Amino acid sequence: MTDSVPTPAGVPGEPAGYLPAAVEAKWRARWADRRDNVTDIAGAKRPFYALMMFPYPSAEGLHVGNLFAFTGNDIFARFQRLQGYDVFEPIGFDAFGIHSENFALKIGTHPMELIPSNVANFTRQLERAGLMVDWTRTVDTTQPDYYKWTQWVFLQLHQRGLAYKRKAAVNWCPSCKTVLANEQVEGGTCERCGTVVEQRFLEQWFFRITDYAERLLGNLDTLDWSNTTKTAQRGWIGRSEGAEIRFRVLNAMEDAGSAAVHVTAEISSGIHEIAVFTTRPDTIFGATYLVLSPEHPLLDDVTTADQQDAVAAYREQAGRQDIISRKTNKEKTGVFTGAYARNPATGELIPVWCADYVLMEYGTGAIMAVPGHDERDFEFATKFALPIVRVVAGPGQDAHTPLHEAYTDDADARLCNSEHFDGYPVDEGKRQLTAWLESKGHAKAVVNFRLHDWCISRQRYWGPPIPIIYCDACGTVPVPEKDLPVILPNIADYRPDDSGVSPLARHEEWYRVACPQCGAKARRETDVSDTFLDSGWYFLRYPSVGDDSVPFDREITRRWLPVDSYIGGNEHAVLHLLYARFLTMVLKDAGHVDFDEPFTKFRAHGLIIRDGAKMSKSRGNVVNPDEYIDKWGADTFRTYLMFLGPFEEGGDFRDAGISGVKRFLDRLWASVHAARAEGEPDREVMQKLHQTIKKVGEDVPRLSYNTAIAAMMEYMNVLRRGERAPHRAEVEPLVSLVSPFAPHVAEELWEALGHTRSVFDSGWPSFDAALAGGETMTIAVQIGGKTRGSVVVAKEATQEAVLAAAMADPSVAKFVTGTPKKVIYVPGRLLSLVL
RNA sequence: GCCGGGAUGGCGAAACUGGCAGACGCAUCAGACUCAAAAUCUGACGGGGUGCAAACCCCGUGCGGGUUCGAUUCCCGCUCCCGGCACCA
Repeated sequence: MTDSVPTPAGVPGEPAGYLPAAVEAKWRARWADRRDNVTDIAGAKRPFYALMMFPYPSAEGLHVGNLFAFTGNDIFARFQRLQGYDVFEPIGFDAFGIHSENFALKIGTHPMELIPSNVANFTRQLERAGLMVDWTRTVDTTQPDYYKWTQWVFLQLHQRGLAYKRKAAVNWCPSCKTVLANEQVEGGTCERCGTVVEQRFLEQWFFRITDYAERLLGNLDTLDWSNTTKTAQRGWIGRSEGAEIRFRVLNAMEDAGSAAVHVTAEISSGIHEIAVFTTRPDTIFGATYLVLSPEHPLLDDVTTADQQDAVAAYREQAGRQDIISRKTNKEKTGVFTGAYARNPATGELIPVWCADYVLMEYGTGAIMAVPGHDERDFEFATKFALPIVRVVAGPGQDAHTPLHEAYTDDADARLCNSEHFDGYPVDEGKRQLTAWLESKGHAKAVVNFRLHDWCISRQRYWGPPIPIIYCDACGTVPVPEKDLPVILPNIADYRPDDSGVSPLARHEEWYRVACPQCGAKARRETDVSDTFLDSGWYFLRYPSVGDDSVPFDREITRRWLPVDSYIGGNEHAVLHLLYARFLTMVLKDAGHVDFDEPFTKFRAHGLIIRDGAKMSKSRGNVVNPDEYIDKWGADTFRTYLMFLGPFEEGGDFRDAGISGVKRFLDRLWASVHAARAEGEPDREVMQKLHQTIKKVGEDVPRLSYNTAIAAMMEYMNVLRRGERAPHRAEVEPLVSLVSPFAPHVAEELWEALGHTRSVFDSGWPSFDAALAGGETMTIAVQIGGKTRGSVVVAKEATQEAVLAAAMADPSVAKFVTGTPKKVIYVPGRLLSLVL
């Protein structure tokens, strides 16, 4: 890899030359000595909280993707400081989790040894990148002084009834003997060993995020976030309006008149009702069968004796499959339960089936199948020869138009085969039918969310123990706040085993504990919590780091939060950002903070790719930032990363482009050293300077860093045209403009210009709007829509004057054959003549 | 399948609300400086054509239509690439 890093041109060693390594070392030391980047948290007058998503400190070291994101945040943070804000730019480490644990297992180093050395390496790499980070307030989620408060957050939820335990399915790899997260299962097999993954049911802790679904959705409208992120969250929350309809499962009395149906003694012994959720109550007349999920609690109760074996076998087979492949497998399977239910609209008896295409986690775990108007139901009905009835007709169709596939287009469609509801448009039909069924006591209008409660249990070692104690007498007892933190013990055998419980469960000396309520022998919860809980509140901790008496200080939090600007990857668009919002809402309801939303503004950065592909070790296209910083300097590397493409879209990392950025900084260096103080600055150059100040000042807050850099380069070309010696007044403001991008060299040049204060405490240059605007304007001239020339006119020229000037231009006039039919004038831009 | 994002020179990319397409940078070519090279500076640089030349003309923003005096930008219909979700009733 080392050989592939291009080397800067030029001869280092010339006395006046720019030597990044020396400059950068000098300024890093100076910043540390002067405590330039330590924010006055208590005394700040204009606080500005510039947050970036904290990294997971991998053993491989800092990734360019991390650096790209951090640099983007740092530039905006430094820019805000130049605008006079007291900027707080903290960083920390999200070091718990299965990722670290698996890596530790692989190389045979205990995570408690591994993580501190990774953190040290990351810190070294981050420091040399020249970030304006306040190193006095970092956070490490694996340290007891941090996770003490993560456990406190858990207790807050527990107190409010928002944490509960229930059995739930997890992916289990029988070879790795571990629970896998959904993203670790690829096509039904374990991503690491390829073994087929199974489903296991384990007791797990959940947070009731679904209680907050409506609020999480509604608040989105008020947030200044990247639209892609808001859209992703809306989709994830997945609100849908519909109806819950109850179907009565046939009993003996009702069945008496229905000779075609064979009814067993078992089913006639009780009356069951199956509730289904549907967004299409208008299609109830087309509901020709019901489907229960294999996990549905009423499945056994409704199944007839002669179908018990078949249903049991089917359920077992469905359960054996892992969660992912069950969802991915498109081929429909199912089994008849033997039972029938009455369609409350038609009064007809319809069969009740069991199939795994119905998921227990959504709605009621049961559906009414309308094969005429749902693709999945159509496929199933076709396969099992169930009746298909048309109840919606589109334009040009009627009740008898045959259905060759499910008809799902609602627009301009009307109900049919639905008795007196025939003719209603779909929307109206939904309302009417829901009201009708409601009046008969069969249904109610409901809102459903696809968002599920948040499972926070991990049957692993490397995480904060969940602060719960089980006592035979008192039941589930939360660890009292005064006993926090529940320390994660340093154990040698942290490898997961076949039991499906956390390795901590093998350590009696740890889990045996006295009940905090009655003092009797009790045992600790051995699950640890999800890393998303660690990262769900870290932004609250940063400003209060150092105060170990509270998770976050009230006054400080009031002053610094919510976060003014948050930058991070869109891979966390849903989970992390949603969980952080949820926890903030809970903490607000608990009276700990006084805002609902933690991040006022969020921008997702793009992805850095290389040679058109995502960087990965297997492709061998990973960029090691250290090598580039060694060769080119941090300033060049930072600026180059920002120059390769739009920050919010990312870009293609190519070695070739970096020399252009270095050349720009070399020219800046040379310009400062060549600057003269005597004489007057050039008017044209000054005009370009003011235009550049304006442009950079507009581009940076929009995170349009690539165009800001291009504008500065453009100014450089004007400034040094023909090797002219620049005037000091032409150069000095440029140093300020460059400083957020290339902070070390800017400081060095600022000092060379005779300043003793940091460039970052010297303010942002202002521009003269009149000068930037200029006295003349160039108007493009079009004849019949084609550009035929341009004229330069005075700023205040009227349409007539512009037209006259255009006609006076021979290159324009030769196309004008008569009097133009129409003249379009866009002031300041263009004149268009239609002949 | 669904939801996002995208496609512009040899390459990375600009173009703010529909108004001179290709700013800026890389690569390439030519020139200056040099014994020479590097560095630096200057110029050319989407394709095709007319002209000795200064100049000028035509085509061109993934593909096919449309709206408009004017479309990279708006509308309709596609193709391909990237990211996310994935039987959510």
